Amino acid sequence: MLDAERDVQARLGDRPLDFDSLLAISNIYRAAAEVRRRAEREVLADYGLSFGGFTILWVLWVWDEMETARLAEECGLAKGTLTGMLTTLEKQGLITRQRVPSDKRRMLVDLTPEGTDTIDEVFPKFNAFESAMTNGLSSPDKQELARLLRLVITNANT
Amino acid sequence: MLDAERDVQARLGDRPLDFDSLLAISNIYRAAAEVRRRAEREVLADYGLSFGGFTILWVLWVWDEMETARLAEECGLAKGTLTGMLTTLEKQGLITRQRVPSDKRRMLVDLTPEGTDTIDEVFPKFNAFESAMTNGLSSPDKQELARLLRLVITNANT
DNA sequence: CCGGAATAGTTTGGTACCAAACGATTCCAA
DNA sequence: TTGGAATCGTTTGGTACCAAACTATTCCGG
Repeated sequence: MLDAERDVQARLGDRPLDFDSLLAISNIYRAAAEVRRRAEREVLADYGLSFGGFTILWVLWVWDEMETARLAEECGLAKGTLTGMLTTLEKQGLITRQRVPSDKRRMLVDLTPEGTDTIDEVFPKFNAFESAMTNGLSSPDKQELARLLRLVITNANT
Repeated sequence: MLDAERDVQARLGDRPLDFDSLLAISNIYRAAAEVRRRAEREVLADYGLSFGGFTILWVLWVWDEMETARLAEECGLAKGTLTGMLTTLEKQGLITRQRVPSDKRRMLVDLTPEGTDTIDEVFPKFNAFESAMTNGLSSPDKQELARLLRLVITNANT
């Protein structure tokens, strides 16, 4: 990796280079993409779920029915994106949408029984997959990884 | 976060739950998405570049001309995806493609002078953005973050 | 009340991204 | 030397994803 650093620094002349930050950030992206691809192929494909679709089901499973706006926030998705994905999940019979009677702008999303069955079955497999992806990391390692990432997330949100 | 853990564990009954791995992996994904979105909005949009497009330019800048297959590997993209993105970058006048004369299956990709100028200008801004995203992390923190992520990447690739 | 501002979700237009199928080229073994 | 296997990039078909514009509803100040 130091080869690359030398090459990059050479291109930059005497402009500064923060290589530690570069490696930290680029590895976040790389890790996310690889993990996502593998999860979709090895765990989620059998259930016709995308990574995002799984996340939606999982959030609903943990927190019960939820309004679209909050669901988008919890899943880290733009609200327009969520609309499309909810339509997909609805077609699959995994979730329902219903207007809030007292405020017809709002929409309440909930799992159907089929949705609950699905996440019931998928989640343990997904969690085992997560364990496999963190093989070689001790429990404190994982906690430290999560902590450092939360700092990055905070920075990205301010 | 412990609320969620209790709720999830309740849903699982006495099935095992690896919450450390769950938090580590889910934060990778969340951090990647937030960082990507912000980079595209605040740094790359001015140059008409996507996150992936920037990565391609950067890899070519550091390693010079490269064949498509290796470029896809370096960028962590499927080769079909790369074809489309190279077409975009080619239209923007930032890269060129030429067949390898000795093996007409292969394609050599390189930066144009405009591409070089662009990445020359964008990279320092991007690196400053990376620094900002790792604000609050010490240098050893960043190195530790990169190390832990590399372990995850290795797991995802085996 | 009533009309403009705020808010919730959807639509629109566009790129990015993947896996799998496909052509073109090269390699190799009989 | 020749025909099948391997390899490279592209095409295809489909979802995910974003930002911005739009629609419907609610809220609020006069």
